[in-house]
Amino acid sequence: MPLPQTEVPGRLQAELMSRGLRMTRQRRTILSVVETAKQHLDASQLLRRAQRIDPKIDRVTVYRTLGLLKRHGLIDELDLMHMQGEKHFYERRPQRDHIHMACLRCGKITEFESDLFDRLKGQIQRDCQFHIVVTRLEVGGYCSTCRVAAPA
Amino acid sequence: MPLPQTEVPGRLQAELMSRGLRMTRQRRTILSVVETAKQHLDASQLLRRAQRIDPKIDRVTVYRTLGLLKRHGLIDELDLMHMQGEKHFYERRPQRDHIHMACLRCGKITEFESDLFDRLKGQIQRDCQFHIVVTRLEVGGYCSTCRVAAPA
DNA sequence: GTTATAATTGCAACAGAGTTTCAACAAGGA
DNA sequence: TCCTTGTTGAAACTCTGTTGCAATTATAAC
Repeated sequence: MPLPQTEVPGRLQAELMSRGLRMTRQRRTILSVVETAKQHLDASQLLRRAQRIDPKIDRVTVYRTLGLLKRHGLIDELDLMHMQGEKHFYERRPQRDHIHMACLRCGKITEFESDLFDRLKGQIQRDCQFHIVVTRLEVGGYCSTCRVAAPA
Repeated sequence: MPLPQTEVPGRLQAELMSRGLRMTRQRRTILSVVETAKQHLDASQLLRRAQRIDPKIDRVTVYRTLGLLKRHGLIDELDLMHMQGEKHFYERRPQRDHIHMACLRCGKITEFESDLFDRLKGQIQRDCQFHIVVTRLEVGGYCSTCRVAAPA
C-alpha cells in the first residue's frame, strides 16, 4: 500500500463511516483522490489517479463510489458547459454553493460566491414552494483575459 | 412532403437564413419540430418527431443541426439534472433567461424567471469582468406537490 | 481470533449519446 | 441550367456510464 491512508481518515471517509457504510480499501483510495484534488476531475482522471495508488481499481468501482457520494450529497456533479465532450466533473460539496464560470476560449474555470445567489435560492424555495436539494449554476462566456483579445 | 413548411418560415428558420446559412429540407423539418415543441425534447425525441415528417432524416443530421443552432445561440442545451440518463434537452433561447427546477421525485420540470437572477448575472459580468454568453441554472429538489409526501 | 453473512468488487458484456469519415447529393448563385 | 460548395446519410467508431454475476472482503457476532 503506497500511501498509509488509515492515518488521516478525511472528512469524506468519516462522513461515510458515520452513515454506517463499509469502508473498503478501494473506497478509501477514491475518497482520498477526491479530497486531495486541486481541480475538477472527471471519472477517468479520477480512475487514473486512483490507479496510481492501487493499480487494480476498476472503472466500475469509481463510478459506483461517485454515485454513492452523490446520493449522500457529499459531492456535486458539474458539466462545466460541456466544453470537453460529455464528461462530468466532481467536487466536494462546499459549505456554500458557488457559481462556475467557464471561459469558452481558454477553458479556465472560475468559481464565484454571491449573496445574490443565496437570495435567489431563498426566493425559489419561497415563491415556488420548491424544496432545494442541489443547485448548479454554470456560466459560459469570456474571462477578463480573453475578452480583450477578440472572442469569436 | 406531409407538411407545407415553406408557408410560415418560423423565427429559427428566418434567423438562420438571415445569417446566410443554407436552408435544406432536413433543416426546415428539424427547426419546425424544435419550434413547435411544447416541452423539452432530447435528440432522440427530436429525431423521432422529425422522422414523422420526413422518414429519411438521420440522427447525424439532427445532431449537426442542434450543434448549428447552439453555435448560433438560437437554442439552449439543458441537462435537467441528469435525471433520465445522460440525455440533453433543448429549447429555443428565450428573451429572458429562466431557471429550471427539476423535481427529483415526480420529474416535473418547472421554469422560473427572476429579477434576482438577472441581477446576479449583472453582478457576475461586473465583479468578475466576465462576458456572459450563456447561462444555465438548474435546481434539483422537491416540488410543492411532492414535498408534502415524504421525499427521501 | 474465527466464522457467518451481506455488501462490495472486478470483469465482461452491454447500452446509449454523440462523432467522424467519406461518397453522394442538393442549395443557391452565376 | 450549370457549378461550386456546403450538407446529408450510412457505417463504423469513441466515450461515458451501466448491468449481471461469481469471487472477494468488511463488519459484526461469537
